[in-house]
Amino acid sequence: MSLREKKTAKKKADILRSAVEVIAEKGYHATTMEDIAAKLLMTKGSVYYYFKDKQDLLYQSYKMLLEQSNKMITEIINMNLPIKEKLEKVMKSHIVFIISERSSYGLKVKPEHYFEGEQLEIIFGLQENYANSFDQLIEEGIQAKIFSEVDVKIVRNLIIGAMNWVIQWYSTEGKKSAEEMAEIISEYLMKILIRS
Amino acid sequence: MSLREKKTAKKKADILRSAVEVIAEKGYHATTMEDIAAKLLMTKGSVYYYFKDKQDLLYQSYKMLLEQSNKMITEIINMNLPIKEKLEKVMKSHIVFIISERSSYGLKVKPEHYFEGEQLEIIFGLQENYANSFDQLIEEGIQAKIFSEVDVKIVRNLIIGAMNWVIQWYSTEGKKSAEEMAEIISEYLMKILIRS
Amino acid sequence: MSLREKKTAKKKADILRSAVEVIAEKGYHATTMEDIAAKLLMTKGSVYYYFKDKQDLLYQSYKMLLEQSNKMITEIINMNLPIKEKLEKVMKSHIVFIISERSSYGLKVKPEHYFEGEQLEIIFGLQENYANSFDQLIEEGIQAKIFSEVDVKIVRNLIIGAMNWVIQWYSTEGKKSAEEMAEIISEYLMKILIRS
Amino acid sequence: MSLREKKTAKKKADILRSAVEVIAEKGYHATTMEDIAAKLLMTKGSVYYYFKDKQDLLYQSYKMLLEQSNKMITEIINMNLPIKEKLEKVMKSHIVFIISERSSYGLKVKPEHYFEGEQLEIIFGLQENYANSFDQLIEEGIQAKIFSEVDVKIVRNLIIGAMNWVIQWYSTEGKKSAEEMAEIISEYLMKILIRS
DNA sequence: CATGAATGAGGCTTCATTCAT
DNA sequence: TATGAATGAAGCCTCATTCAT
Repeated sequence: MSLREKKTAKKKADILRSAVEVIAEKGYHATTMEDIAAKLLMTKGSVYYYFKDKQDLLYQSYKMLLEQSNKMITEIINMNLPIKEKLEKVMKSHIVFIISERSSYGLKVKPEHYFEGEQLEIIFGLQENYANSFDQLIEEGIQAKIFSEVDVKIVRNLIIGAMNWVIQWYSTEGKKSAEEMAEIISEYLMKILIRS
Repeated sequence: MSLREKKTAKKKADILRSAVEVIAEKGYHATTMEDIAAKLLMTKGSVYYYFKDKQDLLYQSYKMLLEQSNKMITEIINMNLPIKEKLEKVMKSHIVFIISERSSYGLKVKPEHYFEGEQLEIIFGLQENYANSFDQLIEEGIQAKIFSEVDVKIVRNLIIGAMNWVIQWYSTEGKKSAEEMAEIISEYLMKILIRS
Repeated sequence: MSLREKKTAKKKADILRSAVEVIAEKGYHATTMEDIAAKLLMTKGSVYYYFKDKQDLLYQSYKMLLEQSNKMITEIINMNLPIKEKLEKVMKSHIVFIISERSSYGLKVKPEHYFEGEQLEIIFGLQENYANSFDQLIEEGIQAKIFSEVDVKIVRNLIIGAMNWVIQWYSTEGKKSAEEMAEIISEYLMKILIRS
Repeated sequence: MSLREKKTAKKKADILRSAVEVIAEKGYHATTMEDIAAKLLMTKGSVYYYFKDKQDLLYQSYKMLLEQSNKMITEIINMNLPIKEKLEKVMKSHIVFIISERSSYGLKVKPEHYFEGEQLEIIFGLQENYANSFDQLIEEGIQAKIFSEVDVKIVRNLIIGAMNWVIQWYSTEGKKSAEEMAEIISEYLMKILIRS
């Protein structure tokens, strides 16, 4: 990658990060290209040099978020840890990620409304991959007789829902840090799974 | 209330219900007045006969949802039932309500972004009331030594989050009815609270 | 005229008066049918029983004002008074009329923009009649060697302009009554005409 | 000021001038953004690039007119001329200005209906400044025993009213040029003041 | 590359007008 | 007669997008 390419890539990443933040805060439709550009002291026009259109920006932001989540969960799955600790680690990472990025917006949205064709397939694929990884961990725990025999998909959805909701109520001004909160939450959620 | 007044009230309620559905489906900003009106075979203009503006429509829809939720939870609280059953009943009602209204959108939104002044206070008040009622049930269970000694607010938020998320994944075309699903979910979520 | 017809006529007159007031205050386009009706505790719908449309209301109001002005000036012309006193009387009446009706709006407007065809001709006719009457008085004064030999049309326009403008600055809360103010103004304006 | 800034300033001025003309012709409410833009072969959208909204356009047009008037009257006041000639010059300039700009609409309007807050204060300030300058000239003439001892404010209002009214009746297609007409009018109006 | 400017489609809102009751 | 409701045209305004410089 040449210097120029690197610069371009960096700029693209900057814009994506800015977009993620603003869209997460205000929602896709309420966010204007102006908003995204202004945050980077750019003009609207410049953003169009790097991204085809607003929809493209949304797609790439969302994709980036999902890829990061998938990367994270894959790494943890491949660690050499007891299943319970693995799942806890995933939950904690998920929560900290949501809080730090102040988003998960991608996850709150019905992708069918925003994407179509190939884009939609890719997004679905990434979401499915994450869900499957999650399910895999739950199933592993069940087989190890550490988790009780729950309906995997339902429980996965409950846990993800509870976690994604955190952004609605967690305040960075409160007493607990994101890590502490993630610790507490994952412990509570684990109760749904642990055999009693 | 005269016949005419009743008709007007009904129409208003119809519009609110339509608005709730569409906004829940597409989000506030992506929803047009046209969408809301078309669903009722009305014209945009007519909607303005009943509601001041789009914002007013959002406010009244949201308020209606919250009031219904509060009514529901209050009724259950006043029933003569064991605490565990009360909380389960609340959860089941919450889930069935969300699925049937195809919304909870109100609940997924940061009210500060959409309301201000007196409206915001009223909305906050209603939300707080619901949260407090929920907390009250949890605390009662803790005192009765039936629930374990959790952080009430955090657990409440987790449970509500998990439930509100249902709309993201539950499909009315699946095998389970809303009631069955609510039954299963409340059982799982109860595990967070029950002493082991 | 039957009782019913009388009632109708009265109602029409009421509406016209209301319309005159509101339109004078806010201007034709800024005035809504609602405004006019509300002032009489009526509904918009009712107004349409008496007047074809908004334009008709404007036309008839304007016509009424002009007819009243013409009636007034004709009456004064036919009085047995010295010419100077006649013209003063006309000016005072004009001013008091404007202040009391809080209008003259008709007069501030270019009729070509609001009327066409027969309506426009009638309005022009009434305006012309008023102007001619005014001119007639001025000419009479000139012939009597009491007024100096001015360009009649120009002076008439200046005087009418100065008078119509009164509504812009006269405050009913000030010290002087409409009549006192009319007295003072007509004295000043007379100076344009009086031989020195 | 860079070239680009100059261009922008020019465009803004163009739009203001266009707005002044159309609003003077049809009135604020009857004027559409389309009208204003079309006159300059622009699209509505472009106008919004330069002005926040229609109200802003009105405010800035009106302000510009008043500022020009104030500049004019101040310059004349500072000239070294007999008081009578000064006042005549002011009147003639006022009239020519009104005719050439085809407006004075600003001056025919009650600012309270269109502006509020700071805008209203600024407009009132500019109007007051003009009125005060006018009064100052009249008072100077009175003290010099050249004008008779009139009520300054009333006479000022009469003169301004008579002048602003000119736009209602002066036709550019008539025999007299704007300058000639201004000459004649100022002579007539001066009679209100001159001692006899 | 970046930006100021321009555009046009689309959404919100108002309001004159109509009409069934 | 009177009115509550409904309608649709028209006007304001925003904003994604394009383009010349």
